[in-house]
Amino acid sequence: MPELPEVEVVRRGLERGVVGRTIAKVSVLHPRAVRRHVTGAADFEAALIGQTITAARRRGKYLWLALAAPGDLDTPGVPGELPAPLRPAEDGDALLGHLGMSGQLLVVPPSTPDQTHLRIRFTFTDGGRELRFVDQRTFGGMAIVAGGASLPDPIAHIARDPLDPLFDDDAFVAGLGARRTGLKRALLDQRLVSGIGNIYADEALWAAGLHYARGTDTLRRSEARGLLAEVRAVLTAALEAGGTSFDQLYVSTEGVSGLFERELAAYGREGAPCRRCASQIRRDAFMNRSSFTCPTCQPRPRGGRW
DNA sequence: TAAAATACCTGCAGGC
DNA sequence: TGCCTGCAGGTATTTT
Repeated sequence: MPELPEVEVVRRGLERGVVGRTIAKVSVLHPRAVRRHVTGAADFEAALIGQTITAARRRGKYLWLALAAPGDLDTPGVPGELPAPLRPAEDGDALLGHLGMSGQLLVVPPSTPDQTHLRIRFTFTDGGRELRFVDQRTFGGMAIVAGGASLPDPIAHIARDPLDPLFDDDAFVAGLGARRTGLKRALLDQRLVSGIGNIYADEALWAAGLHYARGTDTLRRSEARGLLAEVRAVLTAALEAGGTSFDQLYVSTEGVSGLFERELAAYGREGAPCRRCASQIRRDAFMNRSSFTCPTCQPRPRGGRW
């Protein structure tokens, strides 16, 4: 399940693999993959031809490739060479993508056999490696939107993530305290803090010794700051490990799995001993998904509302 | 207005 | 072997 560390690994792969290249052809093989592109698959395919990718950016779990149309680069490149510097003359369009639960963005040689769930294929004018969007469960998708150099309009509501240098710790603590909900619901709300999904929410709450149903309005400021520190720690460690490939649905642009699954302390460890106190990790159904906690380290709040 | 519930979607595991 | 059910869960939409 791609969360912040996995998406950042993919972004870095795109930076290496497709930035500076010009799109020659796009093939949409499953219309659902471009359902958020309001003018349809045919327009999606046509609009990208000739566009040069100038940057690979990320906000939370969203990725986008900044685009420059022919003539938009302030220093047009020599044919056959990369345009340099890659600086569009104005804020151009963006190819916005979300991996959903099972999406993969692969940069592979054209001779690579089609993946079973290949949804979109991008080929480039240099004839080199293709970009492929592969997605088993089709929760992910791509669209062409405005705002490539800044922040695409459709994701203006997504908050910064805790690894963003401009993330505002004080605003997060204040925002958490102002809510009337449970801790995990708040951590999963991308308008408050982005990049956290089910796995890293459970890991951070375990590390902080807090139960997912604890009311956000009962948290002391020091506890909120401690939780934020644990969120940062787990995201950083996961990023260094190349992400978590819990069910093999997440891989990098080179098709490599992450290694953080080995380091998980709570998520997916039902019945296993807690790494702190040896109590058995328990699994609860919560928000139509699973939550994993240590019953000793993370006691359920009395009279918990969430 | 905020919070909670629901829909979307496919592959897989397990039970019968 | 084949069918059915439950589960995985991020986001947008709908309901409360």
